[in-house]
Amino acid sequence: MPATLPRNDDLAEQLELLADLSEILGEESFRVLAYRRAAARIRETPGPVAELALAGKARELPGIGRTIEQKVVEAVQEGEMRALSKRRALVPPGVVDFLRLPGVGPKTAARIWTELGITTLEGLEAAARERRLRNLSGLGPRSEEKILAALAEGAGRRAPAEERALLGRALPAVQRVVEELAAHPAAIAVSEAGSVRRRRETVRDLDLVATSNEPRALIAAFCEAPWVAEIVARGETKATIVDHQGLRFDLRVVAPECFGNVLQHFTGSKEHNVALREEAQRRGLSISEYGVTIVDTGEVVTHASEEELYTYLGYQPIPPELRENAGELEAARRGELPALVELGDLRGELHAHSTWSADGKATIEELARAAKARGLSYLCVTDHSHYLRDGRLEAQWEEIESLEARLGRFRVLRGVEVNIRADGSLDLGDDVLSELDWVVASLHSALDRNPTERVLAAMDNPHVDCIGHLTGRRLLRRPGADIDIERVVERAVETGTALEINSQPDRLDLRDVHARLAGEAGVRIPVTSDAHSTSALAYAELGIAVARRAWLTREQVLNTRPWSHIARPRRR
DNA sequence: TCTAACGCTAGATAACCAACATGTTGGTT
Repeated sequence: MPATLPRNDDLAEQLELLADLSEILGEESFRVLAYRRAAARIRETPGPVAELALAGKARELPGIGRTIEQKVVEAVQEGEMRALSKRRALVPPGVVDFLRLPGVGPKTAARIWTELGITTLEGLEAAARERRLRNLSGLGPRSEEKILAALAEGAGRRAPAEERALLGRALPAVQRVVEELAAHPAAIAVSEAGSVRRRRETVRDLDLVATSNEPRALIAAFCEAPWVAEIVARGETKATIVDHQGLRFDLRVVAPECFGNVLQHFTGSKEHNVALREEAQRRGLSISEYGVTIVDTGEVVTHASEEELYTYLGYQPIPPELRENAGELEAARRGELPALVELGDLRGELHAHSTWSADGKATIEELARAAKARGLSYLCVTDHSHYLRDGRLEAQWEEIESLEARLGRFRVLRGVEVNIRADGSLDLGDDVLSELDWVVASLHSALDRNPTERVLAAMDNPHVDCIGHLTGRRLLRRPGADIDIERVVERAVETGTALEINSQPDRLDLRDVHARLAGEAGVRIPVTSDAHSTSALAYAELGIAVARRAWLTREQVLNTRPWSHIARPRRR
């Protein structure tokens, strides 16, 4: 058996390839569906599925049964699932790449291979150039052109990198557009929808749903707004535009009586909707974006709001952030949804950088006043440790002390963000750490060198209060350290160490599924901005979104408490 | 292939548009 277990994304890739090959071979579509669902489930599981499978526990995950669990075990023991090896031997390797070309699905890919004998992208390109593809019924000149254009852009060789935007960039843009459309006289109600409404960490298209008695006027206002750079599509009731930032907006205008149905449909997620509809099917109801059909009678019931729709179906209204088919439907059925934490619940900031850090843009006083203006009652200054050597830490404490008198009822706390070195040691000594109110320890470099062990070592230091941005990922740029989240959570509980949700738009680290795991285990979780300027304190909204996606309540988020309930006795 | 129901079997989300070509593909949640 190999020393290292395959990662969840390796397993998911094998299942996805198995699904593609099975589809090309014309196997049962539901088996293909099952492979794809299992792949998605494995990708979203925080702990190592390979380990679960070895223990016979992978089948406890929804969508994974005896057979797929066995395939995972094979992947562990033999490197590859047997079903996959078998099908790979049947289909030339290049044929799978055809699926990523526009206009080519499994049936067409199979026919290109079996009827034209083409098995590589190069061969396909030559055939398209020589106008031989059009000999295949179902393909014509347009298809040849599109395939050539896609090949010229390098499609097929790798899945095209989706153009995604950070939530931190998309959210303010969407909120602005919603506000603008809502103010239009033709608008009755306007709402964000889609993944941005669910507060996914990155988003692609930005969905909007509106009701109006004059759809045309609202569509016109949308398409002719000054911030629109390009109108991609414009119809009677829907339109797609791209703004000057390159963000793509979809607007749908519908009648008020079915606003709830449409909004629910377009908020998704797809997985949530599938599960919702499957369950409804069992009870004789058919759900679509147009309403709920009672199958026996054919009667269609519509809902003006999502609350009415969920209530009609027998659920508590489900907050958009939870709609990922991750247990929310079952909980809502039982009436056991958590009361999710809100931005207004935050009482203090536990991770912020001032001009004492080279990259900080605001003084401690500016940060403190901005935090106070946001309704907070304390701010912990956590500048980087390496800027605070040689007596500068003591100098900073003097500044904090002189400041407190001027700020009135607001506390500024002495903190630091220490670096966890490659060998797991911290870059400040215990003598200094023991003097501080709050110590954040973070990985900043050598993310591939034993990251889990280093984090565990940092947590074992009694002076460390919190681990900063656990994996060190930068969204859309680098994946972050491969941290064993379950071991870290376990140690965090044992040692009482907090794990922050860092709200920087490109971090959001802990990520949602990790934060949920930590929350369930009882870890103390602060939502922090990691601000380097006064305006960046507002990033807390993004961290709260992650916390909500992690099912966290106010009680589970540490800095919803006053400082007196957080502070640990210090040996001063 | 999974799940729920009950030992083998049924059902698997829904509905639209659009393109290219006359059904398949792709895109949307």
